[in-house]
Amino acid sequence: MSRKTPDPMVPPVESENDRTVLDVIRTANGPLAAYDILERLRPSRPKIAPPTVYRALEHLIRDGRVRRIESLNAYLSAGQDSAGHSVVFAICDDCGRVQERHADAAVGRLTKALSVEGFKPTRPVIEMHGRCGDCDGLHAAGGKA
Amino acid sequence: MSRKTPDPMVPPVESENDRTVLDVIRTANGPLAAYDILERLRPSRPKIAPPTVYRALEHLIRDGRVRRIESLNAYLSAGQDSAGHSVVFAICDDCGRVQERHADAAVGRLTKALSVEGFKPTRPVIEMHGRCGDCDGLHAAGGKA
DNA sequence: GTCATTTAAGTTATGATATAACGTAACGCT
DNA sequence: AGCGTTACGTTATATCATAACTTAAATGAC
Repeated sequence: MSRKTPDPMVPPVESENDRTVLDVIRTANGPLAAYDILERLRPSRPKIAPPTVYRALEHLIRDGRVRRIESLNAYLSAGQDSAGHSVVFAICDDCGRVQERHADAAVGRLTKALSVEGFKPTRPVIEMHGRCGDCDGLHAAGGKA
Repeated sequence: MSRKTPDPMVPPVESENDRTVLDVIRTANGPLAAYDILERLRPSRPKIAPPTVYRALEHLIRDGRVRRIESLNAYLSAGQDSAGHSVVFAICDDCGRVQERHADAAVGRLTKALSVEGFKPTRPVIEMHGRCGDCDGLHAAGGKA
């Protein structure tokens, strides 16, 4: 009853749901927890439930449009040139900002090193916590030296 | 009343609690979730509660005796020669076994690469999912090629 | 000794993250 | 139409983690 009639000439490659969730993630300034996404969708969709969000995240991650940050249990829009690359996240534990960088070389070496023992790598998780330049500049005197 | 009288010549560097939790983790064949640890302690300590386990884990991780695997939300006894090193976990998604390996070189390079942007790395999270040699040997025909 | 301070542990409750299970709707196929 | 597939809504619950308060032990000052 609430299902939208699709345009027969333009089969959707992703659902309304997925697009809405992706919009929320892209609009955010940083990583969002799944329930943050849920909250931001509630105004327009009061009855939305967790599985709806988690399913969208599953699709978006599978398609490389969103990344999950394991050590934050949070989700971030994939970078512009992120597709097909392994990445490392530089996570500022002070302000919460996250930078995504390519890490193909690092992952390549790890993959090679682990492969000699018969292990077959499939999914790297490469994250670095620390302090971003801004925060380190502001707080270095008090917090560190 | 239930407090143990300490031997004055042997001041405990870690609490009874911490030792018990560490024993459980060492006895396990693989990574344990916090509530797995809780369950294994219940027979001997029916009233134990989550914060007790989490506090022990905090101490044990701080002291380098236990490692947390972020992408599994689970805890593993630190390897023999693990102290002071960065490590990578090779996680078999088929059988659940985890191998710890040194990753100082990889972390060194990542640290250097991220540092040039002003970021100050403090805590690497390096994990690799995949399939261990045993599982890959057993299932390669059916599951992969 | 005893009082004050600090640190750790017990205890209760709840917060935060994630998924199982079941039902229904849409769609493509024959 | 009947079937298989996929997605989504809905309810409920599983799983992971910590806040807040209480109790108790250890230490140091006097």
